[in-house]
Amino acid sequence: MDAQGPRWGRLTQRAEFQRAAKGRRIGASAFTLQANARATEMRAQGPRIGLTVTKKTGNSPVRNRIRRRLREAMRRISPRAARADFDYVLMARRDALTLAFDALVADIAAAIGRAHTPRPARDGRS
RNA sequence: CCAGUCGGCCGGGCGACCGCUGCUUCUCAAGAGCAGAGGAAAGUCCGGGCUCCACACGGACACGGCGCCGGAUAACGUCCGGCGGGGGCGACCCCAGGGAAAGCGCCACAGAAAGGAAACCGCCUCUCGCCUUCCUCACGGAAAGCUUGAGGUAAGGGUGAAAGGGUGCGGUAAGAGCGCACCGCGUCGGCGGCAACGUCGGCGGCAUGGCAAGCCCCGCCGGGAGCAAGACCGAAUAGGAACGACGCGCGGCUCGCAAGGGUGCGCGGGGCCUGUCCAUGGGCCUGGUCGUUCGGGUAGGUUGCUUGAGGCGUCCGGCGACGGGCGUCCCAGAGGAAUGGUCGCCGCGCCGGACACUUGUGUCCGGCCUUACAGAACCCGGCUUAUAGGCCGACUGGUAAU
RNA sequence: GCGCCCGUAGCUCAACUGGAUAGAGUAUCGGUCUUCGAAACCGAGGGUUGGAGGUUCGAACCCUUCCGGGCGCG
Repeated sequence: MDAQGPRWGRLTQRAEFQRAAKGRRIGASAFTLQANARATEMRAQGPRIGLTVTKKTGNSPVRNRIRRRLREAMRRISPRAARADFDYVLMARRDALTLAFDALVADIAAAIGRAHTPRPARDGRS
């Protein structure tokens, strides 16, 4: 595949997750996507992604499996589809364990596309 | 074949493509090769290794844990083999199982009495009095009942979880270990056993109720913290130390006739640490301002980090836990945390349908799950808990056939 | 990685440190009162004491283990 292409950066710090949570929020059956632009000095370092799987979702094997499915799905989506100055956070729901993998990839790609509209879709082009 | 007991094991397999982490090869890059979750990785309930800190040796106290005996082990609260008690027809299973004649405490309600015995209803003897019947002419006497007082008794009734050995016979006014037999208990001795204990005999003659997962006593064990331990490298900012200058709570030394100066040399005092004490102690720190220099630590990085009380095979010793010899292998090392994603075939299971046939099983088709419990975080030994389904071995009780 | 605490009616709390029917308030239901409701009064139901096992004659209480929740330190 496009192994030479740009790669997703990763969010690791708690503050980065909290900043992303202040941005747009798109829900889907398997997850909730949060996206927000970074601070100016960190601009244009490529898009970054963070995963959140809470303990409410399930026990450790369940959480691991969800995290791995989401990470593999993100690998299928080119970072070129995202904005280089944005951070994205995927908060998993329990459906992320059972949803068909192709549908999961499509949902995430669609959610990333919707996250770039500046305001919640009041103008008709959802 | 049915029912059951015990022990051990597996807990999906093969393949394709695309990925992740580590190691090796390689001058680098790229590429290639190899490896990559568990029996519980879990809970964190115990025991260790390892690391740092503390401690002169030690003793006592306090606190915590453990508790039949012997063994295994680095150690254990684990395991093995016994003993004792309890359960089961049996294979077998369960037991925190030291001490209650060191002391304190508790034993509600009920009951007379709940712990150095006592005596409610009773039973028995004697006795004051009353009354009835009988004998007698009468005095008086006999028997039965009620009753006063004194005494004996614990068999029976009744309460309770538990009533100061149990059962039986004798004995007695009635009774009682009062006597005897057996059982139980205690004690002494013999024998067997390393021991727990067992067994036999003698003696005692009931003394020693239960609770120590109540306090406690006895014996044994335990210094504290934990890989975010610890080691190395090491920004910014703040703080620290050394040196120099200015300088001082007291004392000392020294210069000076004196005023005063020099010297941080000593001490008091204060603070902190070692659980407390014996205990005196021991260790460390201790004034301010300015200047110069230095090193420690924080963020971050590297390391600790996987070769270990290691796995497998085999032989020997041991009833066994286990130990020893030899051979062979290297078998996850992440770091907000890799071990994955999508498929194909097979296997297992579940659900539905059809057919065959004796309940039930077999065959075929379709669908679901591609499986239960569950994810390494320094490493081992255990314990406990969770676990769909399946396999193997030994044994017990039935049933049938031979 | 350590350490500590708590679980009792739907909810908030008791139960004298082992003693018998686990008790209050509130909520729920029924009745009285009222034209109706509220308040008040009367009555009723509601508990595997988080689960399991053990010690004891007897356990909410003691012990072991599991489950759930909360807190503190690094």
